[in-house]
Amino acid sequence: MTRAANIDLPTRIMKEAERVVIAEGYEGINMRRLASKVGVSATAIYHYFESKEAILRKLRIGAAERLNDRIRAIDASLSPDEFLGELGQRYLAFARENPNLYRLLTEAPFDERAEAEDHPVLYFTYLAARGALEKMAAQGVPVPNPRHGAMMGWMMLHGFCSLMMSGLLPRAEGMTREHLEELFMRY
Amino acid sequence: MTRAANIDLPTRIMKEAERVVIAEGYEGINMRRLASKVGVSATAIYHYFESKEAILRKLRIGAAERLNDRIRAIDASLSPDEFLGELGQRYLAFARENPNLYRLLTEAPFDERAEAEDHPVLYFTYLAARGALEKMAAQGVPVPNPRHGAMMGWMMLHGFCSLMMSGLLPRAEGMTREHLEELFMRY
DNA sequence: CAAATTGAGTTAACGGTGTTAAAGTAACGT
DNA sequence: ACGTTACTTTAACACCGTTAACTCAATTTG
Repeated sequence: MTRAANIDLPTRIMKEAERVVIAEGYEGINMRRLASKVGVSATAIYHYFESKEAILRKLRIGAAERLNDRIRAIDASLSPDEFLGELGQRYLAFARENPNLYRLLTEAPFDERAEAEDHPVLYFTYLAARGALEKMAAQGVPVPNPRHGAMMGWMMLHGFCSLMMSGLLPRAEGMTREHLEELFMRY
Repeated sequence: MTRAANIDLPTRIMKEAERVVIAEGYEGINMRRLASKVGVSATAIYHYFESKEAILRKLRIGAAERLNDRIRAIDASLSPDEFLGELGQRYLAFARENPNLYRLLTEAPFDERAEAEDHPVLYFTYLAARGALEKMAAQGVPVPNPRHGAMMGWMMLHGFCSLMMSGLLPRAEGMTREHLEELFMRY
């Protein structure tokens, strides 16, 4: 065999892995299945990726980038107040639209290496919120503590997403709107 | 073999399983290891438990009971305001002291059966918070919406715990106090 | 009291997992 | 033409959850 132009095997592997994660969650990826789907034997993958973890890690970074891009795309001319509203809405929208990517981002097994690489990526939301709150404080709006406010906002957002994802939040529909209002009107 | 007094094998299995979960997390439990630790062959476990999932399920229910007991033990004569403070503090304390039990409660793999059994158990915190907020509303304190308030409180608590557990919350020390104040002073 | 039944445990095995070692093969530079 | 190199394969290891078939002691039953 070894036709010729398998030049993009790693890309095809990542594409397929992403497809599976999005469709079934990160638990669904499996070296042999991944390989056969891509038309190659399982061990071939190890020429391009150190391990299954490495693939998940790369996928996770990609997912985080996707979320961060959405946040970065928020209109810069918005008031900090409006910015925070947009931020929350986009964060929730991402989690709702890509639950399995969000789960990958927050639940998937970590190794030590992952921590160092991934922290800043998910941390981005926090930093954006904190920036907006600091801007508000500078404008004279009474914000008790931008750092804590941003952390709490993030905690709420993530708490909501996480509980929703685990199915621990039976009927939280209709919450989103009011919750968002109350959430950010206080900071 | 079949000595004689292996009468409490299921108890010994659960005890060991709990020990492992507390020490290493639910990922650490494994039928063969569990069995050998208890001095029995792996298949013997299946005489008492349907599956590994069933063991985790039972463990999860026990952990939830433990958390709920702590919450139930809150002094009933406290004002709703103080009650909420205690509630938050106990919830966080439980998660901090037993991170692996908290993870078992919120992360561990669910099957359909688990959902029906476990929902109400973790839901308890929410219900307690909601009760307190309703009492406050009845006393004339302006509480916008007890249901949403309680949900947000729970979301924040869980968001904090979950982010902390995933290691996504690098330095949140010192947060707890102020966070708690701000968290409940607003409801 | 002997025979049948039951309960609690065993060993062997199946099908699946991530991963490694050794081998093979096609393409390329010399 | 040849050896090097990049890529891919087959075989295998060490696990995993789970099932089937069996053993053996204790208990019930006629």
